[in-house]
Amino acid sequence: MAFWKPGTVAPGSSIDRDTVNQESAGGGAPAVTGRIERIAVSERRGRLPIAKQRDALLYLLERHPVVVLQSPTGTGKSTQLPQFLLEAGWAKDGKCIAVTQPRRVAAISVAQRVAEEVGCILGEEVGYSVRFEALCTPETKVLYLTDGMLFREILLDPLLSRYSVVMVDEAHERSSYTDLLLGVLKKIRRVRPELRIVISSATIEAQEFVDFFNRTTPSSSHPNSGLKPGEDVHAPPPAKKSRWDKKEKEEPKLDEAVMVRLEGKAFPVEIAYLEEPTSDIVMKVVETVFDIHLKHPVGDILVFLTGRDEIDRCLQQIADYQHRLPQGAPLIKAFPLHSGLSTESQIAVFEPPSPRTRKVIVSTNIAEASVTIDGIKFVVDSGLVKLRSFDPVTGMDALVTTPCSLASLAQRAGRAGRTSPGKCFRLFPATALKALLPTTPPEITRSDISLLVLQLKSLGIQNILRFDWMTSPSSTMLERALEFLYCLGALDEEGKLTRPLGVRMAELPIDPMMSKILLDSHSFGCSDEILTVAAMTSVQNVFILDDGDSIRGELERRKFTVEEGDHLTALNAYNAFIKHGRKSSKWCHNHRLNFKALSRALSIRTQLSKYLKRFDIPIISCGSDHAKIRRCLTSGYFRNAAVAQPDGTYKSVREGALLHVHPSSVYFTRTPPSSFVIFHEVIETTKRFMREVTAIEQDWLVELAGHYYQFRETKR
DNA sequence: TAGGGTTTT
Repeated sequence: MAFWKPGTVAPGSSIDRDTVNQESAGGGAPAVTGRIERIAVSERRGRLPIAKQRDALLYLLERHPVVVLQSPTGTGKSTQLPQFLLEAGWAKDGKCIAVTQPRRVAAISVAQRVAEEVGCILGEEVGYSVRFEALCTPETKVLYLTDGMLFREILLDPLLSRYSVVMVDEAHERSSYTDLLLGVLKKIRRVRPELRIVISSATIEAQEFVDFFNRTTPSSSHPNSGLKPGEDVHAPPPAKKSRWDKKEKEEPKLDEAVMVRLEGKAFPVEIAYLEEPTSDIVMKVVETVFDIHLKHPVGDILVFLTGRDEIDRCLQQIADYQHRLPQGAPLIKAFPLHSGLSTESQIAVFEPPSPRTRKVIVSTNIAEASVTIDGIKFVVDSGLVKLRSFDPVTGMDALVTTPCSLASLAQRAGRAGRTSPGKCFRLFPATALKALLPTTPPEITRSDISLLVLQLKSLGIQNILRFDWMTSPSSTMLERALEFLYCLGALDEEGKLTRPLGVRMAELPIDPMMSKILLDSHSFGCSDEILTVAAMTSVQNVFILDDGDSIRGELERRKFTVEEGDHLTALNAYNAFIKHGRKSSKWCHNHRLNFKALSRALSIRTQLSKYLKRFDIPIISCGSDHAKIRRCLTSGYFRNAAVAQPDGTYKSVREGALLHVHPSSVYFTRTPPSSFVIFHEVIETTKRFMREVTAIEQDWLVELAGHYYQFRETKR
């Protein structure tokens, strides 16, 4: 989520949840700072909590291969520790210190900040590397990168031999790539004992990382092992014993990984709870917001709700309620914040309010970690979040409103204490806490892991079931991924990568179904078009839905509509963008298209076309013969096939599951030209919705995917 | 018939 262009800092936001001062973090490539600024930098660095522990940290890293930093926000760990390491000589002899971040924006802006403190030009001694954007040289000594980017580098250099230290920052977020990285780093350690690993994690989760590096045998899920016995009021479900647990006893080498606690700089946040649960969360939010507004004179309010619909209703009710305020009372200016907004609407959140006006930001989970807004004094927390989960049996995703974990609640409350003492109003009774999980289940246990499995295979890790996962995906999840990759032709009967298909699929940064389609697309005579379709299906929110004018948006979208379905409609929109709007965000705005998303699709398409060239796959256009594209899509999306029912609903071909067309599909308002369709994915919210739907012929399914349905039959 | 939490290669 980029709210600002790289090279600038968003107004009122901060980079690292650490100390950032606006003047010095501001735009452009930093020049070499003068002597006076250098002194100021060194004083500011010296005041950070981590400065006191500099020598202790360096000593521990000499002695221990793995150091876990348990650190609340505001310690300066992301900016300072890499500098300590640099000063202590860990980047001598051409070696480099890598620091991973789960998000692009963080990798870029922290690198900027550190380059400035070090007094170098960004991209030289200190640099960054994220997809489509890198500013570094082979001589770079401190490199900030996304965790996905470092994982990709392992595919090229399996021992990460150019790095002396790898610091995994924000590890508690447990992104899938962070988890993969941890497993592989532990493996690399055995071959490269001199490699140093630093894991930085928020408070609750830190012990889990120590345990992970100190255990000698892989073990299955320990989702909640971060609690000390005395704190364990929320008993976790018993960890499942995996088959290898029974064979071998754990023998922890206790000095492998050590933990260091760092003091934060956060201000205290007082927490308040409701006495009774509420049945109308939006109304309770509005009441609480106005209660704060009338009782407390200053300070902005951050509200956490679950989704766009709730946020819009909340804003509407705040506007209604505002009319009832006593005359002369200060006003409220409320802003929505979620990922579907246009860039302009997102930036509005950072602007200071007019005098005598209080800012209220009504946000999804995006404000929990991805976006930091300064000046928040009050947090109003619904205690709920929408979490995605993947069902390996049906192959479908669900997006379900769930109570937050305790870690999540703590993180949200902390948003009120960044600049002064704050207060957090949790809109549920305190008694509900004991039913909550300590931490959110890692992403890797809730997602389709086919691509990750493919990439691990490509690293030469043959036995995926015995990989040392920090938290193992369920065996159903693993088995399904293996079975599906076999059906796609990426794995052979022994589970080895096929050549060249499987090897190439592991390299491509797109969904395995789509990568199979792309790699075969020349034989269908439409690789040019499939490149675009693949790029378009890997970006979200191409059609803008915000600003309340949904009818206009709908009318604009219909201008691109193609009868054959959503994939070809996306192709159409992309081609129009290239023709008219590539350099004009105005053209996009007029047609309710997301300029940023389409520009990203362009970058992805360019990247994918480079892969095709390297694989010697010719880029051929099918012209106006769109049936070729639909046939080609069928060859990879065969698992996702459905057939229309007389009542307008669909049944999946594979299991006969009831499916609905998502309202964003062109087939929501018109009937497809044939009764069979393929779709990109199913998301279950209020119903099971098919997204990105394209009409196909039944014969194609038999011709191009007969093997899959036969395979499924014989297994039963 | 009426809807999408967030992130990444």
